[in-house]
Amino acid sequence: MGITKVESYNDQTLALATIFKALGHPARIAILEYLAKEKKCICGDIVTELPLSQASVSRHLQELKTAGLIQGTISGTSVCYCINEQHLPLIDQFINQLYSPNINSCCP
Amino acid sequence: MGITKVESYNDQTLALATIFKALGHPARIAILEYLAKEKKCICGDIVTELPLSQASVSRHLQELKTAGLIQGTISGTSVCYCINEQHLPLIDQFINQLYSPNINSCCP
DNA sequence: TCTTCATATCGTAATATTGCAATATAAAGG
DNA sequence: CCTTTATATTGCAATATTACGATATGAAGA
Repeated sequence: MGITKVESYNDQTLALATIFKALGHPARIAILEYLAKEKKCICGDIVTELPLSQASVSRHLQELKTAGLIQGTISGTSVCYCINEQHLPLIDQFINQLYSPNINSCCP
Repeated sequence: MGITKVESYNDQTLALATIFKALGHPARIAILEYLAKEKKCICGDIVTELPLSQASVSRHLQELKTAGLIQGTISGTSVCYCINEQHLPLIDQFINQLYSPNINSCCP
């Protein structure tokens, strides 16, 4: 259906899924990699870095912002974007919990 | 369109997006949380843990498997699932690269 | 062999996502 | 006020995802 039974999951699970969903597109990964690489706020030239139209890039930026992964600040005619680190520990914590010591008792 | 310009991105970016996309649904997060909580291979009772039909759970398990996040082994009548840690370092590395020391020079 | 149990796959309907062109908005400079 | 520049939003069309019922498969036991 493309519809998800959101009410059946707890808040933490939903929050993680929302963040990962926002990360689940190469254009958005590329945007974050670019922001990380530059190690500063990027005002403007994100569109030229990507093989997408300005409209599409704007949509991806909006999704990243909605997911809380980046923040944008208006700066004159342009907008400055940078990574929002706030939710990164949640991801770290989730991934680290997937490393289990006594796994593989039956899966080769 | 729902179609992605896959050929425009490098392999690492695409690999990350694929993994994150598989993580971008609460049912699949819940499955992984359950596998992690039990700290062992789960043979069978995953369906009863989730508010979804057996058919839907099977599909989600398949997606996690395709993304390389879990592995399944046939064990008599049932199938044993466990977490596949292989790609977790890639995620860790990506997330950690998002922490930047000298950010926020213009974003408050 | 027939039945049962566990899981996978298929078919379908509802909804979501992606991308672009066109358009809107909003600030800055003439 | 008009134009330019930068970004956002809207309105499609194409495609993808999600969910479920129905059905298939495949192993184990009666």
